[in-house]
Amino acid sequence: MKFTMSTLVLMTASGARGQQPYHHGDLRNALVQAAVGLAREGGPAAIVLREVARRVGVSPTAAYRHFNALPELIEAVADVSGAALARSMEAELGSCPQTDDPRQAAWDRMRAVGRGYVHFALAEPGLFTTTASRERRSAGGVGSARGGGGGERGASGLSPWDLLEQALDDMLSVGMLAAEDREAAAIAAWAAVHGLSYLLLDKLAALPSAEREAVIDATLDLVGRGLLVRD
Amino acid sequence: MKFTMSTLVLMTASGARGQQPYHHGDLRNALVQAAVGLAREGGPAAIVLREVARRVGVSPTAAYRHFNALPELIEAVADVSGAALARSMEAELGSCPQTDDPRQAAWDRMRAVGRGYVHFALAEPGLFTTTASRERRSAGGVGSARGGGGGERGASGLSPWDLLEQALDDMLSVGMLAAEDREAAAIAAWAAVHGLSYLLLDKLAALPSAEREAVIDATLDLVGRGLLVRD
DNA sequence: TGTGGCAAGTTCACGCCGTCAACATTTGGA
DNA sequence: TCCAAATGTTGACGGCGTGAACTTGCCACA
Repeated sequence: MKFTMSTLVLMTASGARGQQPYHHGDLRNALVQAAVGLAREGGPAAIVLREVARRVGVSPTAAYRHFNALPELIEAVADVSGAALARSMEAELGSCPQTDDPRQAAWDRMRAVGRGYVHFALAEPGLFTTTASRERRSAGGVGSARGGGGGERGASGLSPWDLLEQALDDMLSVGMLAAEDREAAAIAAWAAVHGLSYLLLDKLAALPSAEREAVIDATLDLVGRGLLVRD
Repeated sequence: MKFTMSTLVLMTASGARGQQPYHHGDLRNALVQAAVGLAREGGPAAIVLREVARRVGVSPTAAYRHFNALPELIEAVADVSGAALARSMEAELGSCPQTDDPRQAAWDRMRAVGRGYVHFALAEPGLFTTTASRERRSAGGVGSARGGGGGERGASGLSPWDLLEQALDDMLSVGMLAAEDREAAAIAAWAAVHGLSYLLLDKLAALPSAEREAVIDATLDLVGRGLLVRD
């Protein structure tokens, strides 16, 4: 799974540009795009307002017509990144092996969600850490987490968290997951993929990519096994 | 589990102070202490060199006699924080319920390690995020992760990662964990507690602490169940 | 017992950052 | 047509990390 720049541009860039001076026409999106570029290279800390303005060819303070302050711009980048994460999960869901066994299908989808999450983290660490750092900035507990920020939805209109819950619902409906475990399972599954992403990005960064896939599969298996209804 | 400032001071502060001018006597530790204070309040990003110097009562550039640059000071704070994390895990291990059943004991110790990790993250989010961000800065794969940075060991001389591996060894030796799952189990367990910590800190920050404990226990149970040897 | 060198402080300066206030330019609607 | 709002610019401020050059005090050695 690779995320080309065009993939990201698709969702925000629009509107034809005229000449150059004064009225840009679509400055807000241009700023977000430039900021996304910086975030890809160095995570949220690399989003430097003056550099963003420089890349767009505009004065630094022009950004203040569209964002109250830098964190707001970073937030916008986090939304874009969250949406890209959701699309990564959706993509992996789309390439799920076909099967007639509904239990196997539910299991496959669960793993696909996890793989999409981890793969995005590995493919776009800068964007991943930007979305991941998003929650720490804004308040709002489970509720806001459920719905997603608003801009972080994938093509299906679902946030990463929604996609996870949907996969759990699948498992629930085919009797693989105990109803009383649903809540804890959502948290455990999210924690596992999120933590695994950080582990692979940080402590296991040197791992060859073949081994990496094995680690991902093994971890998803182990954790998934814990979620299954007790026999 | 609470971590008082004195707990943290214990390990770095030392050496009596003379008068004030020019030769401080123990400036390096004083700087680290002040930086720890800032990190506690606002995480690694809150460690501002000039403010650290201000708090110690020294000129900003004095720090450069002891650290090549700011990241090196942050690294030192991360070491202190990692050691505090290890001590939190050790403390929880120490208050493990006594039992004659070795399997139950291994299980309890495994859960204690996880609780110590998560509880530290909740009690000291600033220090936790400082250690957690540590690995992303320095290179070095699994090897360095195994050993720990050097300064991030607890009272027992073990790093957080060491403590986790030790708990897994306990489970292995009483036949609760399949030998071929050891590697994956370590990763899965770490990922789970790390991810859970972030979830509780970020998305579930609003959760009442009573519910929080329930979530922690439920998650550790679910994940732990997945590690167990198949019957 | 000097004394000289070196470690550990200081001051000053530079360029970068985010942000504010005041000003300039475009544009769209009465 | 014209004016008000929206959008961009300039200039300035304080704060940041850091480098260079200077100063102070301690200790090892003659």
